Amino acid sequence: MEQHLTLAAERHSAKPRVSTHCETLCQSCGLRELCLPAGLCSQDMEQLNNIIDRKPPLKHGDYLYRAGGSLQSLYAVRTGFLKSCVLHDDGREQVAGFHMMGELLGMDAIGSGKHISDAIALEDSEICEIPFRDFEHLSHELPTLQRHFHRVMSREIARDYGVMLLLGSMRAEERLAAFLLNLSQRFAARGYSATRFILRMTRQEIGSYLGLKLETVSRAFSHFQSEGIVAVQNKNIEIKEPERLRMLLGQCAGARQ
Amino acid sequence: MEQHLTLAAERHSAKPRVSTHCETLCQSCGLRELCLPAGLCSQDMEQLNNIIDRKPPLKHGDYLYRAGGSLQSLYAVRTGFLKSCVLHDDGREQVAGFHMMGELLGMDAIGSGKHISDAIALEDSEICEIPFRDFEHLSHELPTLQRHFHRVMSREIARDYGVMLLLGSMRAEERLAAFLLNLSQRFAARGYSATRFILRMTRQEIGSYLGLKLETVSRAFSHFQSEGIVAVQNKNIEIKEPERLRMLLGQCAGARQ
DNA sequence: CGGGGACTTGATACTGTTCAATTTCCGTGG
DNA sequence: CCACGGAAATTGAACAGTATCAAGTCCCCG
Repeated sequence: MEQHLTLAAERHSAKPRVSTHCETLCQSCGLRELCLPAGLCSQDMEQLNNIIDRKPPLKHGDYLYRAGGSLQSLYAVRTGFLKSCVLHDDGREQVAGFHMMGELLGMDAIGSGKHISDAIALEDSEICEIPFRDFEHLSHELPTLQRHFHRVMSREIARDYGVMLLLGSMRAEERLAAFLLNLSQRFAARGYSATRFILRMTRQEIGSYLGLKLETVSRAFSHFQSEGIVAVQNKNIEIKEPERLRMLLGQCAGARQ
Repeated sequence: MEQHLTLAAERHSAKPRVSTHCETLCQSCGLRELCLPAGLCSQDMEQLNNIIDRKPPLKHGDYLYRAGGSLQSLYAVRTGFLKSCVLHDDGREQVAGFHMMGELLGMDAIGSGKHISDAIALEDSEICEIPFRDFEHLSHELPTLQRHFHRVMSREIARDYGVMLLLGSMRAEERLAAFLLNLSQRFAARGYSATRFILRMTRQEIGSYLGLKLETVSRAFSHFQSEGIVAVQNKNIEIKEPERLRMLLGQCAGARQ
């Protein structure tokens, strides 16, 4: 396997790379149908593969990019987990999203040429770096890639609208329910359990994302647990009654607007 | 002028249109440097102009599109003012954005093929409709347009991050200050006064956008007025001390996170 | 001129924050 | 391997900021 990968890299790459860290081709990547290559034929996928740079893994706490840094590349998460944060002048930070395998980061910078958010690894993470200029050229040659890229950006906009709905009109426990269900879906889409998973982020980071204080998040977890809806043991989550989580969203006895 | 426009339309349009409503070419549109045509040479702009459909104006309250409706076109605001809203199952609505001249709507639908938000006119508005399939083909032929389109989508993502910051970590008066400053900038960028403008939306809609109740918005306005920061007379706003509004954002005595 | 929606303002209630004290977890070094 | 120390998480009590409810005014449209 490793041999095959090395051969392929040497065959196709303009600048043959030394494969010090685990290297995977788009063609053989388990995430290809979730990630950028979705829908590409094998030749096109090979072309995309050739512009991608697979960097040594990020360690927990490492920055993938920083707010203010200029746009060099887009980044696809191959393994691991990251957060992106927007910073306020006065130091307050807002987590704008959590990112898992198959998701694309860095699109915030295309507009101005500079990132407006930090991207930070929440655990050791492997990243596929996609130099933006190369990507622009390639996507111009591959309409399928182009179209898919538009869909990915649009989905990010749609996701953001969902977060606004959450932040603007849900109460604390609804927010946490929505958050857990969202994670659950995304894990399921990647072939992991929809009901048991590990939170890679702290209560503080969850709180920042949900517009709540960490204590409030903790209390909401405790309440869900006491109701038997989820089993929480620190970062280990088991959703015991997904239906009741969904109900918390749907009905919302105390609707606010 | 009108004569020139009609001639141009007949020369270039595959299906010559009857010009019942005010028609403007991208080439002669005052918004061309803010809107999609930004950066295009005149021939390219003409090509873009030719795929654009200028519909009869929307009336106050009309829907431009509805959540669930399938993606047909993107829409550029030529005159007027619109809001987009995300709806919750239980009827709660969250205003996700306000849109003024030169801004592009409908990008939420590219990902799934269906709109996830409603777009509703807050006053009579003229819209340039850009059939999405035609636009995809044209942008493939015009790399400048392509690149600009990416920038526009990215800016929408960046804007959304800003809204998350607002909803997730600002208190009521900060939110209103941020909102007023944002409107002020956008009016200024369009050649209008940065300090005097008319709010096209109700207190309720402002509140929904800011994650507040209309009463809270009203109280915040009253407070700003009593401080002499802004003069409010119903929908008429005059920002008297922009610096103090900016300070409300920057320092934030009662910083929350 | 009349009517209804939009807005303002006040009093009260409640959700979530703040502050503080423990407890638990986890990585580090002995 | 275990003990230690610091960060993360839980829990409680008091407080603050908004929401809610309610009354009344203003403004605009017909």
